[in-house]
Amino acid sequence: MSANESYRKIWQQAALIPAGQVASYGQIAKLAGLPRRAARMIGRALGAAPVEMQLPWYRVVNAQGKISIPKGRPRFVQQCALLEQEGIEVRDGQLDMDKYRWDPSLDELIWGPGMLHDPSAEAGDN
DNA sequence: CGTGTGACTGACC
DNA sequence: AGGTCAGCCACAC
Repeated sequence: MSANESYRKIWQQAALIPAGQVASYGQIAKLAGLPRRAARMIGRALGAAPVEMQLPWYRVVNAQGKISIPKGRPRFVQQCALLEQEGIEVRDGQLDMDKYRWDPSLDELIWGPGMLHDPSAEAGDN
């Protein structure tokens, strides 16, 4: 599998993360059908994503619920802001994974198989 | 073509 | 709660 192909799958999965929720790099790797070891590649893929794609890259944090971008970089501040904008409590670059972790299977349980759920519809009020 | 470097993870201490 | 370590792999030099 080419790296380019992997990127495409990664972007595809990352785009599915509902507003107000987050996923870990490993989680995206798994959803994209990639080995767990590919976790590191996720960050690279997200960074390489075209801006016009409007990918919710900021909804991806590491397995500990921490923002993996080093503090001090503009991206770090931006990620915090965007997450809080969706009602996620970010404290010192860290959030509660138990609370905000996206669970695709639970998602399906609630909305039903094949049911499309538009997160943006409820992202505004809080 | 060899080496170093991360937007990582799980395991251990 | 923190710190370390090995495994991984695309990419830049």
